[in-house]
Amino acid sequence: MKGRPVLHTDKHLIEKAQEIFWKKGYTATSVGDLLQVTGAGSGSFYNTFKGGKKEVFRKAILQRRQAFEEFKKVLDESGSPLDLIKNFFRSIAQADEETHLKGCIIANSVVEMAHLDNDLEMEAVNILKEVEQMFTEAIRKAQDFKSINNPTDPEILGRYLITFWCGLNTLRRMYPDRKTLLHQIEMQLAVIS
Amino acid sequence: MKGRPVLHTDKHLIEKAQEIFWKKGYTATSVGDLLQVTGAGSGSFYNTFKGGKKEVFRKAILQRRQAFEEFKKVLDESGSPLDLIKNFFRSIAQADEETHLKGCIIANSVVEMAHLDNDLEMEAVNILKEVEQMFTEAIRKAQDFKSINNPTDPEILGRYLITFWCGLNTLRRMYPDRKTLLHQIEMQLAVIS
DNA sequence: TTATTTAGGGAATGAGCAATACAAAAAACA
DNA sequence: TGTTTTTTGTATTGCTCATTCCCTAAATAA
Repeated sequence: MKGRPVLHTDKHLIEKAQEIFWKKGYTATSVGDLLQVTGAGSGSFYNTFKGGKKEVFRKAILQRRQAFEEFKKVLDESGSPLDLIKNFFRSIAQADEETHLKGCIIANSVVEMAHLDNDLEMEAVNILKEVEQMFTEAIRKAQDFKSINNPTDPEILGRYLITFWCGLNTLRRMYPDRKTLLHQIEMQLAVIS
Repeated sequence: MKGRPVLHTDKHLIEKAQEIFWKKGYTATSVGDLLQVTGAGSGSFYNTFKGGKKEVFRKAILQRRQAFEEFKKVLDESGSPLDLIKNFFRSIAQADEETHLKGCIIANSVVEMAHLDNDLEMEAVNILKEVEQMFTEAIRKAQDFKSINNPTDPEILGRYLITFWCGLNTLRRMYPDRKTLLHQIEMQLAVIS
């Protein structure tokens, strides 16, 4: 193949972009920030992403969706997916303060994009709905295997869990404290057992 | 008193500012937006608010805090404050789509300010903690009067409610739909009865 | 009436922004 | 070696932003 070889790959750019978008959000992240953190010049940047900042953001959250898909695969092969989900929630309590402040990039995006960009909001909302569906399936399975006693419709409980996830996204900023969070997580998980 | 009389009062400016901050968030709202919506020129604006955009935002969310304080007063005079709180949650389901998209300006601010402005984040977090405390007190009262059976520590249940409030802030954007929301709200409220 | 004081409106400023233009660099090909 | 193709880095564009400056308007006090 002819031409100067690519120095900054899409994947590398998106990964670095994701980090800073996660930390600062969409609006507060400037293209200058992206160039600085990736080391690319604006030539390479716009050559790689014709859609500019918005395209990178979309790809950054789609990469996060990919990470979720892989978690889901592990779940599908597990005998008790709900236990993995519960442990995932518990693991949130162990994060450091910086991570608590960052929160969930998807949940953050739903809030930020509400009146900024309808397309990107839908993108984020759909990812949350996929996560919700994963919760719902895991709960249905647990009910079938009688490993939980709560007889409530799994759709309601799945929606309960995604609501908790989004609420936790703010709670961990209010109380970036291991003990408080773990206590609260256990209480909320106890509802579906 | 000497001098030209005030045309644009603080209160009027803050009220109008609150509306647009609520809709668009801090970063996405420009001072130009504020001038346009208030009808004031930049001269009056900076004459009234030496601290510029940031000062207006602080005052806008403090005005929201005031509205909350008044709700709390009604609660304090009520025999069953928890019922009022529950009905407040239920009333959220009745809002129109535009209102769902706006969500709670305080919860939104906690997310936006996390890596943007520490002072303003603390301001918002503190308001959420006050709301949480109101929840806690109402639950304690309900337990004392034996109007609910759940024996869990009221602090945990108060924190459960504020977590739900923040989660609902995103859920209503995912499902800006009366039936879905009401269903979910009832399920979550049933936990503390 | 005139001086004084305060607010208002809008132009001007300077910084930062997203995006483009363009020429040099680095590879493949003939 | 010289041509073609693609990426890269930088300079530049045109725009928007928050804020300041300054002159005018509108009131009171002397």
